[in-house]
Formats: sequence, structure tokens, C-alpha cells
Amino acid sequence: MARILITSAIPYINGIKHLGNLVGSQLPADLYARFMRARGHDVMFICATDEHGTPAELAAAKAGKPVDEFCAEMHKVQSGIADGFRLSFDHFGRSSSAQNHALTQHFAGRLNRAGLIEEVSEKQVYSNTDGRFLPDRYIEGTCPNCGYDKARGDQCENCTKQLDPTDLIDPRSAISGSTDLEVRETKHLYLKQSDLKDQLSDWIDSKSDWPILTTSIAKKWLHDGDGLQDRGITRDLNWGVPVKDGEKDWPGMEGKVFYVWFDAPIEYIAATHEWADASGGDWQSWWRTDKGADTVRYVQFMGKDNVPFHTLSFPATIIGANSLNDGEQWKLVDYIKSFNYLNYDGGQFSTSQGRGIFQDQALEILPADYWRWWLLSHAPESSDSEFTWENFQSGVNKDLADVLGNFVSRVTKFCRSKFGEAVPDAGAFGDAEHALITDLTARVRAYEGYMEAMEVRKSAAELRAIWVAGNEYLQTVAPWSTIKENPDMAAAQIRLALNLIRLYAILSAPFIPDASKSMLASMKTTDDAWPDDVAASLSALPPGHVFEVPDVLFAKISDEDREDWQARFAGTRDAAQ
RNA sequence: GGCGCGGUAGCUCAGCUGGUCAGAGCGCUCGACUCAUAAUCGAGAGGUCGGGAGUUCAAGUCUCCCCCACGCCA
Repeated sequence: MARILITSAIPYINGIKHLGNLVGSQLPADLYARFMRARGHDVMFICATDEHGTPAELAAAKAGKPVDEFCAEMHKVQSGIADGFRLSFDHFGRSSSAQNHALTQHFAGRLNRAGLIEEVSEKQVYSNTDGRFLPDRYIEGTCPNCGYDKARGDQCENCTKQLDPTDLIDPRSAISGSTDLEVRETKHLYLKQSDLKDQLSDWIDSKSDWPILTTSIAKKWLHDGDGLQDRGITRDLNWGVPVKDGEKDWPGMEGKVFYVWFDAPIEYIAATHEWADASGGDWQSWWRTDKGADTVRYVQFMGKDNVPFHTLSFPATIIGANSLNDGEQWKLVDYIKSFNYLNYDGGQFSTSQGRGIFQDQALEILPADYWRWWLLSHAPESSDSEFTWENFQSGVNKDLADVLGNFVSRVTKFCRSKFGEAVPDAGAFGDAEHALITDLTARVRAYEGYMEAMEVRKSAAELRAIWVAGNEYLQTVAPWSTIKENPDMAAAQIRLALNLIRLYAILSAPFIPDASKSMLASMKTTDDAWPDDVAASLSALPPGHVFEVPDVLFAKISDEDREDWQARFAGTRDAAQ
């Protein structure tokens, strides 16, 4: 039994995410977690909401709520959606937790002691009306280059010219519109990532088995231009982890918080701490290699936009903190599975533009399994992939309703009408049955291989082929004909087919957990042991075992439904949730 | 403008270190079957692998140039 730590990129708190976010990290992570649990491994599957930063403050203000209250509510909403999609987190934490505050401050303190923190003085725009410093992108004004009057402090969207906030003509706060702005001197902490560049580079180079998508992005940031830059890890905000040096105050840093990208990945660790506090478990044995985590395999799932932070920034934090060599050693990630983007009818899904299908809407129109199956079987692994309603409809109808659902239906109904609702006991397996078992054994082993390798699409294709094999078998042996001359043989055929339903339920559970549960329930069994021995597994339901004909497992998506949804989701929805 | 990832059958996509690599699923056509959610099973048609040049005995598979789409950055 192996110990496997799995984290999914943590979704930002300020709204409901679209399906692209789901398929890019949480869903494949869940697939892997479920599979590894089913194989008997010890799994810790962690996710959380990423709650700090200016966008959260602004979203809260727009909702007319204090930011902590807003975040608590949104965390509940996101947690509910995660449940809706059957994401099997061991813990769904919050980056605003006390545990994360303490750990973030702890890491900062260690980095400071390791000599990797530098204080930098810089000038920043302060809004007297808003009572806060403004990040560059929250300052608007007229572009000195093209005259566009809604240029942002970091860039003019009209002419794309890179700007400094002080370049803007008639600058104003994008938050309040106030022009009562002034430039103030402020001090910030920088993490000297450049000092860690060689170690990071060696570490990345050692990961020859990582997806090209992952390493190519990391190497680009490491080597492009001037190479890896030092990074500001503090901000002049109210909402965040207060800057401290471990448990001590940090002189000169009063009233400042850590930058959201510094504390967010630390939340992976803190969320495990949250889990431990709630369950009495041992979180350090998952994260401290000096406390047992040396036997842990740590796998991260994320979209490609998150790769730089997980291949460089977070590892820099860990490597830097470990460099004290005082025995306290933290776990670095072993494997990063990254995904491209899922596009929506020819363009991007977009949270800010409200374009595409959002997670809550998806669950309103169809059960989780439909989305899980289609999204996973079309996961954007090697390149961006495309969601179209036609594809979704045909994929779901064909794979789930026709191939799998109808298999369950035809077998159980045939048995009920000819033998009653119990596994028939006459007859023995012959050549066709043994051939099927041999074929299935090979396919199940291939499926396991793809799942272990996190080859999501290939896993789905193999699973589908396993379902098809059942239909092939039925078509070949044709129990509806056999029963006329040789009822015993038909009984054996149906006995095998009923056992196939149970086998399919077990194998399919990581993809479609609800349907899998229904299948096991209709077979009236709780034995969901993984089929290490396929032949034995296909005798698990003994002669005489009672079952019941289930309801239709998957209703088909009609053309009317599809057209209806297509129209409904063609526009945009209010971006701010 | 620079960089990155792609451009393979109508659609969505596989094709690792060059030599059964021209494939899968869907769609389409034809056939079989009738237990089943008008389901299933089989067969077939469909592509000069974005364009051009080059390296090689041999190139979707390597090199160079160009075109197109997307993304990131400046």
C-alpha cells in the first residue's frame, strides 16, 4: 500500500467557476484519488478556496458584505458545488484559516533566517478616499500614448502600451472613481528567488517524466530574459495573512499582509493541518519528510496557467525553507499533471466575461456523472480541446446511455423475464466465456496502467472498450436464441453478464460514482473489491443471488434539450457572482 | 513584435526515441440481430498527416522557411 498525496489547484473565492476550471484540475484529481483509493492505497486528497487578495475584497464590497463574511459564504457555495460534482476531497479547506496564517508566517520566518528575504522600498499609489494602496491595475486614467480614457495603471488595453500608474493622465481609483490619489513610499519583502535559481533548475531538470507542458513552462520562466526574478511577497492590504516573522512581529511590516500567491500554495499544507485538527489525523506525516512523508508520493493537478507558481514559486518557498538544514524538511511535489484549456464553442470559457457554462448551471441541468464522463473523456491533455453541445450530446448518449446504460438494462430485463430476479444457476462457462475473460483481463490491466499514468483520455477510452466488450459478448452468444435450444447455456451466459454489471460498476466508479453506486445497489451487493483477478471477480455474484432491475441509468439528451441549452448558454451571465 | 502550444479522415482526438503510422470514437452507408433506453454487433467509404524546401535507404515523426488558430509576455 502506497501513500499518495493529491492536491488540486485551489479555486479563487470570488465567484462560481466554469467547467474549464473543473476539468483542468479538480475533476482529474478526483479521478486519480478515487482510483488510488479503490486500489487500496492510502490517499490524502486536498483542495481549498484561495481567499485573499484585492479581487476578493472588491467582490465582497460589490456584494455589500464584509470580506470575511463574503468568503465564508462563497466557501460554502463552492463546497456545495464540489459535493455536487462528487469531488471526494478528504478536506476542502480555506486559505484564510488560522492554520494557514500560522504556516505562512512560519515559512516566511524560515526564509528570512535563511537569508532569502530582502526589504525593498518602492513607490505606490495611495487612494485617500478608499483608504488603501491601489494595485496598478486598479488605477484608471487616460493613456498618454493613445488617449484612451480607460487605460489601466499597468497597461492600456486599447493600444497595449505598458504603463506605470504615474504615466496616466487624470488618474483615478478604479474602485471608487476618486481622483484624490497620492504616491507614497512603502516597504515590501521580496523573496530572493534568483538565489535559488540553480537549485530550481536542477530540480526541474531531474523531472524527465513530467509532461512537456509542465516543464516547458517552468524552463521558460527560469531562463527567459533575465531569468527568474525576485518576487514581492507582501502587499498593502487588509485582507490576508499579516506579515510576521514566524510568531514574531516584523518591524516595519505592520499593517501589511502576504501576497496571495505566497500564502495560497501553503494552504495545501495548511488544509491538511485543518483536516488533522478536525479528524485527529497526523498532517505532518504527509508533508514533513523528516516525519514520515519521505514515503509519500505527492501529485499536483492544475491548469497550465498555474504551472509557473507550482514549478517555481512554491518550490522556491519549500527549498528555501529547507535550506536551514535544521532537520525540518518539507515535501516537494513529485509529479505535476497539468492541463490545457477547454474551449467553449470556438472561444474560451471566461469567468470575467461570464462566457460558457458555470458549475452551478451545469448541475442544474444534468447529473454530475454526465459532466464527469464527458469532461474527463475529452480532457485537454495535449492541447486545448473543444466543448460543443453536439459533441456533448452524442458523447453522453452514445457512451453512457447506449453502451453502458443499455447493457445493464438488456441484461437485467432479459434475466427477469426468463429466469426471474436472481442470478441463474444452471450451465457452465464455455469457450466464449473464457475468451471474454481473457480479453477483459488484458483490458483491465491496460486500464489500470493508463489510470496510474494519469492518462485521462486513454483511461476513458479503455473503460469504454470494456463496456463494449460486454455488448459484443452478448451479441455473439445471443442468449435470447440460446435459451430456445439450451436453457442451461443461456443461464450461464446471463450469470456472466450480471456479474459484468458489478465489474463495470467497480471499474467505472472513478469516472461515474453515482451510476456506479446505482449499479451495485441494483445488483444488491456491497462487494466492490477491485478485480485484481478478473475471472474470480466475475463469479462474485453467486447463483441464486437476488438483484433488481434498476431504473434507466442514463436518460438520453434529446435534441430539444440540446437546442434549448445551446441557446440558453450562448450569451453571457453576470460575471460577478 | 518575442516566446509557447497546436494545425492528422465531416466532428473530437491518438500517433514515444524516424522504418506495419496512416489510426480510434462519433457521424455516414450497407448488413446482421431483436434481449434492451428506435438500443446492440459486424463490414465499408472518407485523409497526398497546414504549405514549401531539405537531411535520410526511409519523415505526420528530424531541420529550415512560410501560412493559420490559440495562449503568454513585452
